[in-house]
Amino acid sequence: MPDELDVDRLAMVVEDFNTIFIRLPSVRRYNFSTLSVLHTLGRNGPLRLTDLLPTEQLKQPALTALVARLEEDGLIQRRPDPNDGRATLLSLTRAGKQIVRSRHAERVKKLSRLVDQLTPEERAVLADSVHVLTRLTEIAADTT
Amino acid sequence: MPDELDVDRLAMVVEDFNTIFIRLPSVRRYNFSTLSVLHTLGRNGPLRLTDLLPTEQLKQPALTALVARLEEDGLIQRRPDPNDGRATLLSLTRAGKQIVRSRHAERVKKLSRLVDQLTPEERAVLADSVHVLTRLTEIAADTT
DNA sequence: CGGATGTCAGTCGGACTGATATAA
DNA sequence: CTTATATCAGTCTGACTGACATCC
Repeated sequence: MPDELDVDRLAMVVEDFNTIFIRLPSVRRYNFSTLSVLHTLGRNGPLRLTDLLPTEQLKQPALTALVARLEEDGLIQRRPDPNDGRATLLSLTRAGKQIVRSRHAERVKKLSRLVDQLTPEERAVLADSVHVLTRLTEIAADTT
Repeated sequence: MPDELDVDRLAMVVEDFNTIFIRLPSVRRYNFSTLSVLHTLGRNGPLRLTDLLPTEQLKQPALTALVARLEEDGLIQRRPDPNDGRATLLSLTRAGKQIVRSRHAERVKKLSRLVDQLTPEERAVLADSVHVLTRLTEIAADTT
């Protein structure tokens, strides 16, 4: 039984791993809320404000203000929802997508340097875990 | 070659996984900076303010103020460094440790519910990855 | 009209820059 | 004297609560 999963240790190592994974030099330009909104819009296509609300840890007025700033900076677009006159659809502009991409690229670069120092066996384990982590994220999305 | 590691996809799935992993109900009581300081002190024992500075994304005055608040709330202790009269050593109080522990426990609980829905094979992959992620975090700590 | 979507106004915590006190 | 550690003062970004306009 070498393969009994210890969730406690898993949570702990992910917590520690994240202190490396999350912190990037470019964090200084945009704050946490801003980056989270850009990430969510990048992943989940056009969204109305209300749909964006539950993932971002903000209240509606704060999100309105944040979105206004992002629009002003040319990072997101706001279009009226053709099917619902109350709603506004939010999506990334080219510049907004560029920011999400470049942050992702920074992470890949940083991670590559670390992965290079692993043994082939360790890399293989990591390769397998990509699939499992994907499943885990999907399960979480369905559960919520 | 089913085990070729795609770092790009790894980074992507970790980014998505984190949107679930990071967000907890209790985040509302304490903000991101506060929780990060508590986590770091919990992991890396007593630290002086300057040693805490590089991991937290704050400037010195902001960290001083944050630490003052945390001391007032009884979550951390400040003792003069016996070896250096300029420095102050920061550590968690019992109450501070309790907060770190309970947040960790929330994550474990949340993660357990997800892991329960995996197949035994998938759980085994995750169990193996614990070791690799630990290695990766150690490598990163050494590199920095 | 009742419920949902989004915004406006006022307040306040918390971060930044720049300057400063104290000890090594 | 110079360098490192920590704090003080003043300013400003960005979050919250509560009230409100608009459209289904």
